[in-house]
Amino acid sequence: MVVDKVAQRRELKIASIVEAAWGLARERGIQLVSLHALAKEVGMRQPSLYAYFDSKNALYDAMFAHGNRELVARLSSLDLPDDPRAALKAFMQAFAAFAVEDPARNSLLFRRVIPGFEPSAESYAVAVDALSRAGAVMNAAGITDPGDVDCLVAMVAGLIEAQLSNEPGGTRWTQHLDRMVDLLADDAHERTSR
Amino acid sequence: MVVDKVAQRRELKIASIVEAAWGLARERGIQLVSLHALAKEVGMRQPSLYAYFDSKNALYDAMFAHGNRELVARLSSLDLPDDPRAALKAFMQAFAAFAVEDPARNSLLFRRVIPGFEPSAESYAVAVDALSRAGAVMNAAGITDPGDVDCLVAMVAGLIEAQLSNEPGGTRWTQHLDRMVDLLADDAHERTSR
DNA sequence: GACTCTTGCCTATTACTGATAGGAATGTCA
DNA sequence: TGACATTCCTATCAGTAATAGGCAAGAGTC
Repeated sequence: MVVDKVAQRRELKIASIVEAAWGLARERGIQLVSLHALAKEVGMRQPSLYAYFDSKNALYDAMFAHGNRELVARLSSLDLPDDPRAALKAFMQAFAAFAVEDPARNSLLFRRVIPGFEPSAESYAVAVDALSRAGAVMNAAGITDPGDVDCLVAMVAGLIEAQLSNEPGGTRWTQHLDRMVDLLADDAHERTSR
Repeated sequence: MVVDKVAQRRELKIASIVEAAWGLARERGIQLVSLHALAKEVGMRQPSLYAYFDSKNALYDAMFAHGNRELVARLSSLDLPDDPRAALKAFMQAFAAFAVEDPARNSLLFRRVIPGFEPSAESYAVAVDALSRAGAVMNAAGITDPGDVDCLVAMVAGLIEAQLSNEPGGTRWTQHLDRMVDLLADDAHERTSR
């Protein structure tokens, strides 16, 4: 493993480029990240970036994976309450807060705004990891029917979308989240106990 | 009004260009509509389009208004049942069907995928017209609290998003829509009657 | 220490994007 | 017929992602 010294330096370089790319994305929007601006940011010329990424979509893929690793880390570090319903609420609040706090990241991870971009299998696996955690918390709270899961996911996604497109300081979306969890969990409980 | 003959011909030309632009958008996605391809489609060179639209965003604005007029027409032509709850369900079903049947149109009208594009005041007014109809139907069904309205809108938007990003033939999203209307309307009724 | 040889970055160039400048032709109206 | 506005053109520019090919610095081997 002596050869890895050069490989490791390369990995660090790639990480710093992805970091700079996220900085640009936060400044000007994820769609407006240009390789020229990114190269300037990291002290290179635009074509030199192709030594690290085969295409612009490959850069987006690295950013996608990076963002999803952040999400997994955030969800893993949660200290959820014992009550399953309360845990689900806290989990969804954390998820929504993660999405709302960085619109550029939200666009790349959860909306499909880059025309040709499809995450690679490896990057997609990281995203699936995050989503499976959400599934576990929902199941624990009694939301097991696939239709119910879909509904709750749609509800949360819709609220996040609304929060991001509305003027700041709008409706109390954190309360809405809790209400939606209650509505669906109550309904699911009622249906299964009958 | 004799001078209008030329103006009317111009309006027809603009309409045909917008029509062709929507055709391209359906083929390759709303973000990938290029003025060069559009000009070729209508038998012009790319710079000639600037005789009709000041910028590409002006073209998007005309497309936005056109799409919203389609939406208003669709919603106006609905023959809703008398029962307010059933009417709300039918209305939401029609709205969702409109959104799902044309992903490109959905992207321009309801998602924000064109970086610099903000609809003009006139075009926005058409969109507000459509949304106000939705508000009226919701109010009639007993969903009057602004928070409830926001929640229902978020639910429907989330389901549309899920339907569009999922593999075709997935979950029964039309049933989900009815269930969400019931859930929220029942809850609203329960709260106001107590 | 001199030899390859890979890696990292460069300049130059291509095709395509939206946008502007300016000219030629067409048709309208006084 | 003459003035004018409309319509479309060619030519051009700056910015985008992407490719080709070259140059130099560092690593490993003899």
